[in-house]
Amino acid sequence: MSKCSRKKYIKTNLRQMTMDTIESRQDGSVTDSVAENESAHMQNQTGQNSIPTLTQVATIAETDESAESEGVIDSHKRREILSRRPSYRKILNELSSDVPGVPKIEEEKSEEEGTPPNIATMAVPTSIYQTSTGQYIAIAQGGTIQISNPGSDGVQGLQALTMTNSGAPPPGATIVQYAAQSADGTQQFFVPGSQVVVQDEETELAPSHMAAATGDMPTYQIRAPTTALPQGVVMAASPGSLHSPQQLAEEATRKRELRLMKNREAAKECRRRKKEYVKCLESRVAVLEVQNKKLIEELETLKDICSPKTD
DNA sequence: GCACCAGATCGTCAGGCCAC
DNA sequence: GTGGCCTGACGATCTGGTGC
Repeated sequence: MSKCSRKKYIKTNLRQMTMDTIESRQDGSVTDSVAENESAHMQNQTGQNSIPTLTQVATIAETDESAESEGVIDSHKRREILSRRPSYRKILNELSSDVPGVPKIEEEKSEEEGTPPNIATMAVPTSIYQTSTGQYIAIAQGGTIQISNPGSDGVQGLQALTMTNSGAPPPGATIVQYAAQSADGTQQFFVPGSQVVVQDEETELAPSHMAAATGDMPTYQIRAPTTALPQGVVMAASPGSLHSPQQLAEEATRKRELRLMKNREAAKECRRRKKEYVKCLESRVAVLEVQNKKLIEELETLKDICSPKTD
């Protein structure tokens, strides 16, 4: 292990120990009566989750120290112990369900959640384009596309469809899913980059350009406005149409990109939750310390009152 | 200004957990 | 059993502080 990585390894463990120490303080290291109630409660909460005890953490720390001297790390054992920690969201939410004042970590909400499907998203469109048929297209935040018919008074003329660029398509390709079925043939609308999206006939689909499998949907091509040649293909192909090794490789790459992207987001979210969790524990420690101090003072006062003065 | 360091942040991998 | 999610670990990179 390099100097830098070893340093970070130790640092990481120190942080882990700090966190676990805070938990352990809440678990049972405080000794006054109220704190004992607290600790009993916390043991109920955390004990069943098999969070490593202070002893375990100390053992880990000792292991780390010896490993530092010998260059041998029992990482598997350490990982085994630490990996039993449940998610921060779960821990904090379990805490908050029984302890008032402990904030909950919110479940992930989609951006569209809780907003009226048409009106709210229309209020702050990111981009507005006009189609060749005179319809207006608003690309709202979150990728929702809304189509407004000319002459319609706003909301009533809107159709919603979803733009799925998030699926890590091959470079250069843009995927558009148009959920609404158009009554007649070709529809066009403009997209950024001075291109035109043209509704394609099913038989014209070039399989080598397939980038996504999204079921039975109308397919579209992006074309430069001045030419009839496809510049890049926007499509929604039916599943199971990937055959050649190249397509399989592309599909595998796409899946990998998607997985990495999801994991990237998950890691971000996890770190955010961890911060929130640590913050919550720190504030809780502060509250308990104040509480403890007050109780000690109260105890001293009562002692003074009850004990006979020996003058 | 430059080099160095420490801390923070990020992306990725690996492995556990859990719902299905 | 499997796929998806969560999270620790690791390496890379960024950033701010400090000494020269």
